Amino acid sequence: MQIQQEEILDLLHEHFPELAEKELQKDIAEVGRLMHYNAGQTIMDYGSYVRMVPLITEGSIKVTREEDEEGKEMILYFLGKGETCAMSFSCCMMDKQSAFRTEALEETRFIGIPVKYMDQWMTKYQSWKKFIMGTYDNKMMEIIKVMDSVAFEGMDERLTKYLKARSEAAGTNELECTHQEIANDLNASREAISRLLKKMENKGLVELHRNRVVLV
DNA sequence: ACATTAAGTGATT
DNA sequence: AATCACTTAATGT
Repeated sequence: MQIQQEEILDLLHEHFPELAEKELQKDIAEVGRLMHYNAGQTIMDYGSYVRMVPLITEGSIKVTREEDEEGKEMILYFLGKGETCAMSFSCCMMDKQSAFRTEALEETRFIGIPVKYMDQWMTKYQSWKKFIMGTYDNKMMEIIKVMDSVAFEGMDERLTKYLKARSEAAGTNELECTHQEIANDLNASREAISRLLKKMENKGLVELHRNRVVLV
């Protein structure tokens, strides 16, 4: 137990320097649980109850919202280390079933904070409140950007933004994913994505391999 | 070597 | 831009 608390403190210092209050750090170390997911694993699914808020320390996560009819999803945003899931707050604060699905894109680790502490920490710790509010603001803007690009932009721009956002979250230019997966995320056909990627490759913007796209 | 799955291509609507 | 029908290429067994 003691060892795990030390580890959490180290992770906090490394990835969440803005959570500077000593007391807060102590609390997190005390109640936080180290979680681990493999690539492709679903962390939270539609309809499940959120019991933890994640502080991501390694890897990246994709957050999608269910869309009408069969299988159509809409990407909301990606999350990487040093971030947390804004949607998980509203879900857990309202004690609502999740309307979102989160999936680990690669091997992912985070510190899980049980939801019951959210409330008290908001009033008790200034840095926690700032952190949560800042996250809200960020992700809200990102969602609006996604909506704009769906409404006003062509597939090519959307693809470019998708790749950029995803690589930013992952902290690497090498994305492990198939054209089919990208197509699903953008609600496009696999062929369309393949062709656009090919064009980008010819322009020297990306490198294509099986199950891998490298941004240049 | 063979089967499976990912990716590329052209034609059609 | 979607869908179809097919080819080509990479990868696992």
